[in-house]
Amino acid sequence: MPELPEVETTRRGIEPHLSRRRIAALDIRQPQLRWPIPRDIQQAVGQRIDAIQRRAKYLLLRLQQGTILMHLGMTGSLRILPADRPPGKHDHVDIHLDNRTLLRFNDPRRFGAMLWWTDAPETHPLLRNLGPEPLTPAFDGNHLWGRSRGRRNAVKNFLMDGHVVVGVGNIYASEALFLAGIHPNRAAGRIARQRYDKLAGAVKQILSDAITLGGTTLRDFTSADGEPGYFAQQLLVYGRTGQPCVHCGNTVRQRRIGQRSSFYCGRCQR
DNA sequence: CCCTGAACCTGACCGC
DNA sequence: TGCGGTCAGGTTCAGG
Repeated sequence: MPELPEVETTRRGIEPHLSRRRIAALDIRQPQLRWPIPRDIQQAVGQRIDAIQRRAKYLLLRLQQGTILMHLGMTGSLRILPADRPPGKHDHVDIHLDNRTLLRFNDPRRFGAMLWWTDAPETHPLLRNLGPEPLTPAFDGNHLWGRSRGRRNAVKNFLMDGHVVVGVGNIYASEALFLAGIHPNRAAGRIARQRYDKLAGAVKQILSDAITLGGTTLRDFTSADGEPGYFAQQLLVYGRTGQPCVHCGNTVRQRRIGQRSSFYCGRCQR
């Protein structure tokens, strides 16, 4: 479900409900996620939530002492609900707040994660070696160009590598490459500096536009209050196999690159 | 260091 | 109706 815009939409949705509240209880019905939820996460109970942050596709609940680190995987979602709402299928965790509400974590495929970390969040092994945030000045064409020298990997895989830049998933990678006119299968190391300027700009534009529209709802994504995202209507190539390219009318193609479906126009993208 | 493919898990859908 | 195969928004890990 979630790429960066969906995670950011979720963060913005839950923030006003969590900020400055205390955690009253943690109800863990299914601890077997991507990694088991650690027992010592119970240290969170009784603590006040000072901030809700995002790093890459991770959500960070910053408590007085310690951080709950969450990832939504492919199918995870978070909802704010009344405390007495009975849990349904795949509702694995409830974080009860001190005002008779709860934050509910649902994840059918259980690729998501909920972890506990007491040191500075940026020192966590999962966060330590991540690339820059795409919507900051640290990410630009020069960064992509420099990191790509000598790499024979397809540029789409390169762009989705979290050590290069975070937050660009399968949908937005296809979309950004289309906007930049770059073929997804082109070797990353064989793309000129100028074209990387364009690609970095396309990534920034596509992600910020998607955030503005509340993310992309393909099947089941909803924000924390249950609203779908409206960016799906803006998708130019993703999921449009066989339909005409919006620029040139050529047929949109689909092929597997690095285990993932990729969508592109063979005429506009070189 | 770079790259590839397997693995984790459930559910929807399609053809027979 | 059932069964097998394919696909799905992510990311780590092992191995070459």
